[in-house]
Amino acid sequence: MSKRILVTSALPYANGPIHLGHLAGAYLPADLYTRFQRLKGKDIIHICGSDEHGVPITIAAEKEGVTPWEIIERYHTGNKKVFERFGIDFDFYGRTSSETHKKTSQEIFLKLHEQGVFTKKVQEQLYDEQAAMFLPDRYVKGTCPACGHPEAFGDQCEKCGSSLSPTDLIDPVSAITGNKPIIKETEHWFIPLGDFQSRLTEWIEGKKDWKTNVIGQCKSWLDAGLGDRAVTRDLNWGVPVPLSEGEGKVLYVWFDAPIGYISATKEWAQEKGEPELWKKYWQDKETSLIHFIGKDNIVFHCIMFPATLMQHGDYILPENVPANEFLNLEGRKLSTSKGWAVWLDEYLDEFEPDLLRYALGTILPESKDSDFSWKDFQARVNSELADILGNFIFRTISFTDRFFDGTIPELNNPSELDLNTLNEIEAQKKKIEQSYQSFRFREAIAETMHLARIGNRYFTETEPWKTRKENPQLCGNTLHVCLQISAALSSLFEPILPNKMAQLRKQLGLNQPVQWDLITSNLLKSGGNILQGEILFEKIEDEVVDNQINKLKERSDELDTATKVYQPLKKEINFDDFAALDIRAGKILAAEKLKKSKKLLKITVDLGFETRTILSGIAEFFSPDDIIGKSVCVVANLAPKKMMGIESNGMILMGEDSSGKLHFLTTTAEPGSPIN
RNA sequence: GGCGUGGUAGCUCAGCCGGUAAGAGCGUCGGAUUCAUAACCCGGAGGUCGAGGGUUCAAGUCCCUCCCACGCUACCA
Repeated sequence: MSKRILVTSALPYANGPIHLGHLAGAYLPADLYTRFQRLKGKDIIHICGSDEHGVPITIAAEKEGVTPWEIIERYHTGNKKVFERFGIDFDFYGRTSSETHKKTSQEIFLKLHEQGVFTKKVQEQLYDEQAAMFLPDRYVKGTCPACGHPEAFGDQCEKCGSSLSPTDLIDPVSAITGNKPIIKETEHWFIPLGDFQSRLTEWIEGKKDWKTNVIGQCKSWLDAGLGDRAVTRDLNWGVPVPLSEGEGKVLYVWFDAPIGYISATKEWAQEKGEPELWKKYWQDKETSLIHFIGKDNIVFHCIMFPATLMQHGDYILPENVPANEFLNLEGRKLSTSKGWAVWLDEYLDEFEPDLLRYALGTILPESKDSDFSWKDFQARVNSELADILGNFIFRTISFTDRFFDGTIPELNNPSELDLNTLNEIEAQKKKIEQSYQSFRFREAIAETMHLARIGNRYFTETEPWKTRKENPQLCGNTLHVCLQISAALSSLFEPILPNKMAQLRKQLGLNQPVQWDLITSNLLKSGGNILQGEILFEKIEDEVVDNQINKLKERSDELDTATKVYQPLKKEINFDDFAALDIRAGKILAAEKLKKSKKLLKITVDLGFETRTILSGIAEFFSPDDIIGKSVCVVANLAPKKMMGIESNGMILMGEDSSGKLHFLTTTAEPGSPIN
């Protein structure tokens, strides 16, 4: 193990608040790991911050009619605060809008530029003359060529999900001025990731202890072959390209965001009064760099950022990237736009942080997607925190208080069971430790809870309520052992339940959590005093979680009806425009699934006067057998288009319902009949 | 369609390189108990380890095919 550890967790994007999915993906595991290693006495820092550049933030700002600054200011301060409330213990929470970040990113860009790694390429891009700016894909609106939705964005149509490029749009307009954009050439810097292919492959193949899902994803990218990746954009929101010919351009957000980890570390060092200290964490081979992220970030942290660091030369590479999968909510995918999410600030307004730290910790999506449900949350709190842990502590402390005047009894002439049970403390400690060190946090939590189970079993087996009268010394031994277990738990549970364990230590007369290596079966001195027990974990009533579930459903329903907008009518056309369409009745003679496509069916249609081949994106809804023989309506004078190597001659008309399902327009007219 | 990851008791999941591992927690049923937040403790039931083939003396554990979920990727005239 290295001398010191640098932990980073994914920089949350500053255009929205934090929800449970974020926590489960990166921040909670990162915090558990950091708190554990800190107890171990490791030199470790946990760095994070807000990612404040990129197009979505400028879009959010426009939507609200405010400046991007207002957006990032709101979410940066909000998110920073909510992390604090939840007990995510960052050493520094920075932001990519800082001056330090600007300098750091520019330095790194320049260094690579001087090394001559970047290639420059000219591209054609849409340009808004009135606004005098190039339009990012998201800033171009127009009619979706696939479904006809008039408000499609240049990168994607939100109606049908098509991914588009801005030049695909019919009648594109600038989202800023509403003008029709022109096509203009622009020049950008690219990092030729292909040149890093072998180095990256070799590096990743050496990572035997990485999670299979992470390795798999990386290999998938590497096997596919890496291409050039733009590191600059035409935009006015971001880190300016520090070159004279780069005027009006900024660094691509995915180039500068990971550098945010470095800049935040620099700011941390400055704040500590040791401005050079950051180098120890970023440039010393004795440091282990660990990135905590969600699976959507793997390519950036395992391919792009390492390539940048490799090329730069002064930096260490990540030792591990324990990316998590996704968290579902009540059996459905999280969706902020559909209102299907639990926001952290709302949670904290009603519940204590430790309950969620535990409940979420036991279901972290470490190896596959997992599901958070309020019923499960309730069960974890009630039957594990309250019944197992809380009850063990409470029965121990209250028994001591009632029958031993709150004095810790001595251990006299211990039985084999007493000694074996005491030994379990260090045995469990070792297991827990190994789990943490291999990033198996669920296991770590379960093993920690297991010690409380051991305590309960021992308590019941030794029956102190009987020995109290028959043999007080045996009774004292039992309580001594149980109190020692409680004391050990107050440190072993520290990474997971920091607030509750501080409360417990107070009851036991302990101040600080004990350093991990000093956790023994002898943390309490016989003769010492404990305070009267107070209940650590209250149970959660059915009604309380039912309310949460209802709240979730109501919000989702509301948003559902609120967003159920009928497509606005397209602009009026005259009769000639309509007459230009030649729609004909046709009969489907044959249909087959296109081998390499998920959506396309290759359909042969009889139009009476001729037989045509038409490709149609309906394979997800209809199987070929279902549609043969159907009499459909066909746009017959549509220009041919080649897709997947096959030419399509026309379009089969479909109705699309609100769920996105497709329905045929059928006709009883014979093939070839005009439809007017 | 290609690539990646996963599909193990009602639920959430462990099971590394094939050989006493078919397991844990929750839930359920039964028993015991009263120090304790109707908690704790003990025991039972429950799985042809996604489906079908194959390799092997021996397969959740290796190979092939297929099905399902999630992610990345191409594709909706």
